[in-house]
Amino acid sequence: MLSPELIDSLFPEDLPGPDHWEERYPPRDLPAGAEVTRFSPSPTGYLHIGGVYVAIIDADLAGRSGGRYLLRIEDTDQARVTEGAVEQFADALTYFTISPTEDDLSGSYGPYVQSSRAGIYLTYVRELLRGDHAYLDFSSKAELEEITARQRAAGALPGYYGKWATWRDAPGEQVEERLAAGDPYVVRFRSPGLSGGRISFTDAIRGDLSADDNRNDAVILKSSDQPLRLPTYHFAHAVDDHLMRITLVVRGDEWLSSVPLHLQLFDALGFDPIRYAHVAPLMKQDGSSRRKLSKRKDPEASVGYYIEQGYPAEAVQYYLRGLANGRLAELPLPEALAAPLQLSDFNAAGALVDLVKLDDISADYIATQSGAAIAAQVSTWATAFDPELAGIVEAEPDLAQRALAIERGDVPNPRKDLRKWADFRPVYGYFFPQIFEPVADAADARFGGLDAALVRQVASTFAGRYQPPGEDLSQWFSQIRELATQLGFAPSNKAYKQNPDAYPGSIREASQVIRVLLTGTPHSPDLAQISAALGDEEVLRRIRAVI
RNA sequence: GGCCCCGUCGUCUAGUGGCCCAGGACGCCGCCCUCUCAAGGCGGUAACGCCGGUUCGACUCCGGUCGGGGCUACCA
Repeated sequence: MLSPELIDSLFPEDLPGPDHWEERYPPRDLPAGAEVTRFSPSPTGYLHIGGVYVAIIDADLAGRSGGRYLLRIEDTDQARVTEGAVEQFADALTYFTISPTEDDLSGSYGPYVQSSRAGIYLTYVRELLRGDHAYLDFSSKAELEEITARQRAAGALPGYYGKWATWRDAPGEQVEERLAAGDPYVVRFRSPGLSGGRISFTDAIRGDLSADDNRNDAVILKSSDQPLRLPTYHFAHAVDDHLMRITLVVRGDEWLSSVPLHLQLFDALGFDPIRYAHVAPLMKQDGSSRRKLSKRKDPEASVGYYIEQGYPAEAVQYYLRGLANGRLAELPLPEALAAPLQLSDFNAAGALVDLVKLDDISADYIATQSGAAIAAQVSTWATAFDPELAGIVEAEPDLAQRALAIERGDVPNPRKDLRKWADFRPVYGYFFPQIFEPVADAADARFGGLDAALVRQVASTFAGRYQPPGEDLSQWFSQIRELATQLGFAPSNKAYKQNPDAYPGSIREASQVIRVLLTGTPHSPDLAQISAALGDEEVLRRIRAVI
């Protein structure tokens, strides 16, 4: 064991003791049953959608119990920190309305960024050293690799433990010698779990679990050759979650196997253990197997994808909450968003994210909104992600409103043609002459293989005696019906089906020609309403393009 | 290799010994509605990983096995 003087010489002289921090961060004064949760992402890039998933859970559990939900940035791996990541986190959390209820500005348990808490960790590292719960390790990377190789050769389990842990019981003189030489070192936890026993603990989602006790002497403080002396995740977790007075740690189940280590750490530090809820990660189908959604391979793994595509936050929230608690997926959206998440209702298995399902949910949700509300949201979205469209819509706000008002609002079956704001351009863009590209080729595939000469004939006949939409829009369509009959189309779909060889198509095909000419797409709302919105001049310009 | 977690239709799931030859939702397929696109309505497709055991009876309990995932980093 190292002398107290030597241990103290390793730390700043004015480093406070644990009592100082205990007083600085007192137990919280909250009602009984209030949960204090934290969302703690690493700023290594765009936020993962799984992060939003966990944050939703954190926010819900804390909010409903009258507790606090805080955001803690885990940047102990300085090499991987990405510029601007923290700002993106904030934007993403704002978008999904899960901003923390406690942060550097509003909370008194900060700082909430780990790299700013270096001194706090040092206090507890020194404390562990003083109690002989930790020791200095001067092993080089090569030496570590060599140990692993020898373990493999001997058929021993890998790790830094027991007799393999070279520095665990190294004599004090040896340590002093290396220190004097200025050699870099890490601080390792002296694991008490060498006896090879089992350990039991309870997880709020999975119930009672057991595992082999930890016996690895995990690194708790990274190398002294780093400019900023920071702890590893394990140690920071114990210190921060204790000092921030967290009551429930919600995290991915990849941490499950670290629980024995964490429990030892809490014990050695003299902290009361904290409850855990390990949630299954969001998965992705990959060939015949499934794997965790990967930020590198899967665009939909990043929250940026949902924001750039313009999925309404409510739809994503609803989808994610349904994944967390299956019964919420059966509820209508407003009820589901208002219902509490229940830890006991979580499924222990990892769910596959299903973008098709999200699309369906989102389309349903958007369909409940008025044209004006949609226009406003499209506008906001476009300002950020499609500036050209934003400019066009801004120049003609009435047109956008009129386009989105068709078959929406107070109708029994509102249109469901928008799944996300990015759909506006392909689905409604044709309303704007700046975006619309007239269809000039009569043989265009969009006409469904109809004879080119016939396409031109439909167009010229229609243009030749065009009747503008009047008071009664339902009258407008009769000109297509007449034209269709005159040009030999079947009067109804039924008649066409009964005798397909007798006609070039039914009235349906005839209207499709007009539709494609008017909109450039095979799917659109009622043609009479579109014509009314477009104006006669524009209608005729588009029809004549193909003649 | 060792340890841990998980396993019902393609997907999300309901199901805690008889209500289940397994229910719902999304998808897919078909039909209907319709003067045109969507939408909508109706119907269909499709699963308890496998093998044993316990029991009058197992999706439900037990054991094994297979499969998937995770950890085994000075990454989180």
